[in-house]
This record gives sequence, C-alpha cells and structure tokens, in this order.
Amino acid sequence: MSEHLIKQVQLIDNFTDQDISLFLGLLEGSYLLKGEHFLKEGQISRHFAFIIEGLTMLYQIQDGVEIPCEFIKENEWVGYLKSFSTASPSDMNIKALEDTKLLRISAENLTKLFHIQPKFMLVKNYYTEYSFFTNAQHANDLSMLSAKQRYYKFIHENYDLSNRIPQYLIAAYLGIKPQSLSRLRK
Amino acid sequence: MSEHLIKQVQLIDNFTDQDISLFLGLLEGSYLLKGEHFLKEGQISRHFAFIIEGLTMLYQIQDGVEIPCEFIKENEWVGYLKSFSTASPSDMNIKALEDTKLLRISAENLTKLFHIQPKFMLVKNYYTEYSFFTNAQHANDLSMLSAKQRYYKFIHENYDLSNRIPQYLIAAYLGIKPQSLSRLRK
DNA sequence: TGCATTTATTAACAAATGTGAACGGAATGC
DNA sequence: GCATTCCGTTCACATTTGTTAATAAATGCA
Repeated sequence: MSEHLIKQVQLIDNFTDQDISLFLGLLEGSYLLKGEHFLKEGQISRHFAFIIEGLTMLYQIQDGVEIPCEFIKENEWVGYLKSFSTASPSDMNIKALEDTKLLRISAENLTKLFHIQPKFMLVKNYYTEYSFFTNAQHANDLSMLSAKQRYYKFIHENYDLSNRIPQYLIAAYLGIKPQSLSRLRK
Repeated sequence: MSEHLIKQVQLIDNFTDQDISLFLGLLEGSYLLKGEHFLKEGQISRHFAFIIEGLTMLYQIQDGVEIPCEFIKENEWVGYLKSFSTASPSDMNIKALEDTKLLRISAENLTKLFHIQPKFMLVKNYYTEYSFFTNAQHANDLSMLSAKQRYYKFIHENYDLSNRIPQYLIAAYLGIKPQSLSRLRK
C-alpha cells in the first residue's frame, strides 16, 4: 500500500529500513468521501497526506466560485504549505473530488521525525521545491499562453485527469469561464 | 554592510557568533553594473546573492520581450532556485536594473555551510518557502485581478520600486502591454 | 424509473485588452 | 551638442474573453 511512497522517499536519499519504519509508524490511514474537506478556509492546516488512491483539489473561492489551484492525485502529497508551515489560518480549501484513501502525518509527528532523523528534512525540502516549481509553471502558463493553448496543454499533460474532473473546474483552473471552454472545444 | 543580512538570519534561528563568522566567511563581495547579468538563460546557476544595494529582476524572454517575474532589491536574496537547486540550465535571466552591490555564496560553499552547521538549512528552507509564497501571491493576483487592480496593488505595495522601474517593465510584470498601462494611468 | 439538480452547450452582445502605427520627449552615446 | 535610440502616450480597429440567458444533456437520488 505504501510501496510508492517508500520508493519516492528512497529516491531523495538513502534511508535504512529502520528510518523507513520510523517514518511509516508516524503516518495514519485516513479517508475522504467525495466532496469531503481535508482543509477549509480559516482552519490551520495540521496535516500533510500522501494519497494512496483518489483525487483532491486545492482551491480558493472567489465570488462564490471555486477556483482550483492544483489537482492532487494518487501517489502525490496533498496539503497547503503556507498554512502548514506558518501555522496560520488557511486562505485555501482542499477537498476530495473522488473517494480518497490517504496516509497522513501531523505537524507534531513531522517535527518528531526531523528530530530523530534529520535527513527527512531533505524530503520535505524536496517536496517544497517540487511544489514551488510546479506552481510556478502553472502560473507561467496562465499568463503566457492563450486560453486555447492552456487547454490543449492541460489535456495533453493530464489526459487521465481530464476525464476525472468536471469541465467547469478545469475551466476555472485554466482561468476561463465554462462557456469559453465550451466555445474552445468546438 | 551585512548587518541587515545577519539580522535576517538571526530571526530564523539562534546562531552563535562563530556560526555567523563561518557564514560570512563563505560569502564574497560582487558587483553588477546596470544592465549586467547575474544569470543568463541556458546557464546553470551556481550562486545565490544577498543584495546590499541596488535592484535586479528575474525575467524570461517571450517573443523577444522581457517579462519580469520578480523584482529583487536591497536586503533581499536574488537567485533562481530552479536552476540552482537542480543544477539544470536556466530558463530565466537575472540582470541588474541599477548598479548593484552583492554578497554572493556559491553552491559548493552552501553545501559546506550545511555540512558544518546544519541549522543553516532552516535558513534556506525559510527562503524557499518565502519565495514560494510570494510567487504564488503574484500569480494569484495576475489571474484574479483586473489589469487596473493589479496596477494599483503594485503601486501601493511597491511605491519605491514604481519609481525605479521603467513602465514597460512594470506593464510586462503585470501581464499587460505598455499601451494598455498608459491607458489605465489616465 | 422518473424527477430534481447539476453540468455542458450555444448564441447575441458587451467589455477589456491587444495590435499596429504615429508622434513627441527623454535619455544615451559619440 | 547633436544625432540616435528608447520610452511613453494616443488613436483606430481587431480579437479574445466575459456576460446573460435559454436550453440540452448528464447525473444523482427517491
């Protein structure tokens, strides 16, 4: 169940079996039904989670409309770093778009982990940078590409996701209205 | 000359005078004349630098036009993390908009620093996250606000910069054409 | 199965921003 | 100091995307 996770961690640095057991021992299984929230605006994020199975989105609400910033699926880490790292109230939401199975770790357990085996800081740092670069790429696409180019790019790079996510969310993710996306698809 | 830098570092964690001397010893003074590059597209970034005095921009080139992603001024760190961390060729450029005085550290010296005093990893991680959050905010503004709102926000939050940066660069930073910015200013 | 709700599509019109071109003034370099 | 280049502004017109509204299709639920 956690082979993917272990594989990913091992790619960043060499960890002993003992390190890995320690890490796994600090994780707890968790579930989200479709539509359930992992984090709501105003809350302080106290967990990060590795998705075993399912799909979630990090999004904000503008004028009553949900604007996805990121879709996070199986074998990826979900969380909102800004709230988690600074222990400040979140200005984002995270909810499940499908029934989702998680392994989550609390902020306290993460601190404990770093204390016992500081090498895990490299893993967190890797994640932070990866997340940064990914976000920056999407932001860049939003400002440099036309709506049509953004849509094609999204479809080509996320063919699997494009069939799991409703179009009005894809539209919002791409920074356009659902009507405009419909127009583009013709 | 480096009091600001020391103050910033001390805010993140407590460092002994010895730690600080070690750190300062790994920095080297450097200068950029207005228009000179700190990093060019295609190069691998091997340095990060703290700006003592001056102004720089991180930018990309699209269809021959310079598009600033970030303006970095005195008492801030300048560099391009994606190229620096992954030692990959840069897809961005960094150049000075004013004559600029720097204290720079090489990737090798940074590694050395982390090895001798791992607590400095917290400083790097702090910078990475700060940079992430700042970038995300700008990206969000670009997609959620109108051109007029973006301009007003920029002017109000960066009044000093707005007089040090030519308008065509501010326009590009805000994702609009210089002509459109002119129109807005009326 | 059938009703209610949500999501997707279409069209006419409006608004914001881009495009290309022209001009004047400022800064720059010789 | 003069010529040149660069920068900011203005205008008319084109293009893209938003807005509003109506309807169709799909989905969820009783």
